[in-house]
Amino acid sequence: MRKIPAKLASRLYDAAELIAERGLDGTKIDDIAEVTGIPKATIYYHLDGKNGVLEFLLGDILEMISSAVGVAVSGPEDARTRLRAAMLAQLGIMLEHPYLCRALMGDLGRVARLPELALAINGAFYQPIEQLLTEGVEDGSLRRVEDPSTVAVSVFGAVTIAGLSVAIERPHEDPAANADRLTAGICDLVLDGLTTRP
Amino acid sequence: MRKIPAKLASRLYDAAELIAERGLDGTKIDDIAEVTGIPKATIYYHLDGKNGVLEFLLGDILEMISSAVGVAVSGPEDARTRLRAAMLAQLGIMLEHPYLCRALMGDLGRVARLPELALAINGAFYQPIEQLLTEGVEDGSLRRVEDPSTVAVSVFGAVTIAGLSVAIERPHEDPAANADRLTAGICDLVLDGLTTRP
Amino acid sequence: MRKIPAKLASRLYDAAELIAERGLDGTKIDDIAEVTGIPKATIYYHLDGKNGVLEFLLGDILEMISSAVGVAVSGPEDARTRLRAAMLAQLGIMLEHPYLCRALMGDLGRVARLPELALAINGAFYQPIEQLLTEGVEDGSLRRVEDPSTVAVSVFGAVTIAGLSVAIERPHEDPAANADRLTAGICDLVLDGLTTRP
Amino acid sequence: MRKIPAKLASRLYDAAELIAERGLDGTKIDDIAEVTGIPKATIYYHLDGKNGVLEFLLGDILEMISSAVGVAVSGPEDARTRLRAAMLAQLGIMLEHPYLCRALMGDLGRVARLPELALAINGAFYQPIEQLLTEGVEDGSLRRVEDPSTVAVSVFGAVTIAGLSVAIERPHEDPAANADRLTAGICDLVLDGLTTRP
DNA sequence: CATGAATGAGCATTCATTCAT
DNA sequence: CATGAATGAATGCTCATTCAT
Repeated sequence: MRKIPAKLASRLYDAAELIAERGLDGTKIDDIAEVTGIPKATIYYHLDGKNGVLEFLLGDILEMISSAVGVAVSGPEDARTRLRAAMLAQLGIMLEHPYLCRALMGDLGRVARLPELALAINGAFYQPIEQLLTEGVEDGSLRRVEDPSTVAVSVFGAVTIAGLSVAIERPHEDPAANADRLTAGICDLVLDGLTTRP
Repeated sequence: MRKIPAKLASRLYDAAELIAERGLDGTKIDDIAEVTGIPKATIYYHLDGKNGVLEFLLGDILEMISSAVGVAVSGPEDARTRLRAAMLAQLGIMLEHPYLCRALMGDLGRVARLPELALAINGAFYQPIEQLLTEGVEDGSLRRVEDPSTVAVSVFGAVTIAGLSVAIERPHEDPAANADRLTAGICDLVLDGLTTRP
Repeated sequence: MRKIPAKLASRLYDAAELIAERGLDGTKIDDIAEVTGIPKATIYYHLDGKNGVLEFLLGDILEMISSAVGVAVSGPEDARTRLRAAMLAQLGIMLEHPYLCRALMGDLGRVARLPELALAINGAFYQPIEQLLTEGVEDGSLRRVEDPSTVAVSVFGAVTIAGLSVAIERPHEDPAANADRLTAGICDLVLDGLTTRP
Repeated sequence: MRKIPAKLASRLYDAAELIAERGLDGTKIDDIAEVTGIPKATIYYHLDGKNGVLEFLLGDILEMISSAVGVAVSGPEDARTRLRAAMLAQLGIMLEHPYLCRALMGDLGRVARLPELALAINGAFYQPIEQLLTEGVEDGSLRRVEDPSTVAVSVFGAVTIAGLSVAIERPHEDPAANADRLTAGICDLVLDGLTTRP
């Protein structure tokens, strides 16, 4: 599997919508060849079969998220501020690539079965949050919780599902604005909780 | 598609682990026939093909969740208390049926393509939460938020992904205990938020 | 295979149209059960499977033709007159039962593979003609031909295909009138030939 | 459905006997693959399934007949002579390809359901005869009949069934000789009629 | 007698993948 | 490098038939 020519790569993105809509198993290589205009055999020449296409597409978006979140996480601000920035980064990328995002989530099962991807997801989504929770306690910007790992998973779930839900329902709406809105809503929940206060 | 005989229905559950592990597309009808002991043709006699099996299984668990959550939601307590009860109920069922639960999530994309199931999921998971948020504001047990629907989705995501994560990683551990632990952790987050308080 | 109850037999005729339209292989027992209103298993109880249905239906019409033609053939008139009567008889029955007739011809291949039916067809259609040709030469009403068996087959073909063609194209038109018309046309050909005469 | 490579086309003919013997429904694609030596998937690559095989084979023979008859019909002789030539041409091709011919007739019902084939049959067999009848009246070589279309169908039936009958009973006998013999017999009937003459 | 329920055996079709050019 | 042509391997589904009631 050599390095993919840029032109081919860009065309490949056209397949994301297909995969998002039908799942990878529901998408034939012929379909991918048709929507991308790349001959079937050429896809095989450059990529490692159908899974290769998925891996390429998802690897790509995971890297994007991972690096955007990475930047947000490693800023100079307090952890609480960086947590918000990380959420915004993740949601921003998700909503910029709604179909990739749906493809990723829609085939969650398969993704879980590809160890490399599973690790990448973990690294891109989950770990930064967990890390920030810890750092927040240290720098005093976030309170200490009883069961940090459950809380981290929950935050991860809150962000991811909220993003996915918008990616499914309004794939074409202004990604940045939606990311802002979602981030605000989620922070409202995650930072302040729902309990009424005096 | 007639009413499924109880014996057959119970056998069908044995297919859930298979589907959870391999995805529906990765599971051959023959495999299902083999693990359940039901002849292939008999499956076809009672259910509408492979999708039918998934629909049956998921319809079943969704109903369980839906009704358990329904009970929790319609209790006499204040909304905040009932929100906790609802989460506990959902997590309880999820962890009692970890494989069904994984099958549900692993084929999320396909599930989204089955309109009936999509509605059922909505009704079972999401709506009760949304409703409680509203009621909580009314009875004063939960605070008013800026963007209730985003918050509702986030809460839903927090609960679901947390549950799923345990269902995947420790499918055989004491479901009730885990549900309790998760509920506590999530409530810690969702009710009180992460911000440090004076 | 016991004697078929009259009610069932009559219902069975409703299947002829189906078989005519789709061929026997294209017709499922379930289809037959549906159009006739007879439960599948009941059909099996009375008849010997799918072939049994065909055999019953075709056996029936062949007997009708055979006996009608038989009567015509054994009249007191000269062979030429009886030849015309035989054709009229065959065409009359064919057009009265256009769907059976099409079923018979449409599955000609299968019919040829069922020895009993092949014999019956021979007896019902072909032999009487051959016999009349011989008798006509004897009683002087028909001329002697070089190759009687080819002529007999041709006459048989002329009558059968002409009848079939009307059965296909106008299954619902007045059978008796059409039989008359066809007989006239065919006799015009078969008795007088196409050559111009002084 | 692309243009079929010559080699493959020629191999495909080996399937005709099979189909003639068992009918199309009684012939498995695997059987066809086996006798022709063409891998199943390759058949599907070039043809449209089982029906495609039949359509290809019959389309082929129909074209042969159609063109042979076409040549005969458009000769310079009088219509009566050309009618005989046309019959000879049709019978010649039929007897040269007895299995294709039987396949055609044995699945008459199915053929009637393939509109393209039905048209081709009409064009190859029936129309030329009808046309010659008209021309014969014009050039004085054939007499005028009361009901020309019935006569045309009958002539068509006489030729076709006579040819079919020989194709079934003696598939391997000298085709040309048989065609001659049949043509003579049929002309004896069709041109001169059976009536005794002074 | 009649039939709803169940199933064994069969098969057309699909599709990812390869490879000669 | 790129690809049209070819195919091996796999599998979902159908349907005639049986049988317990």
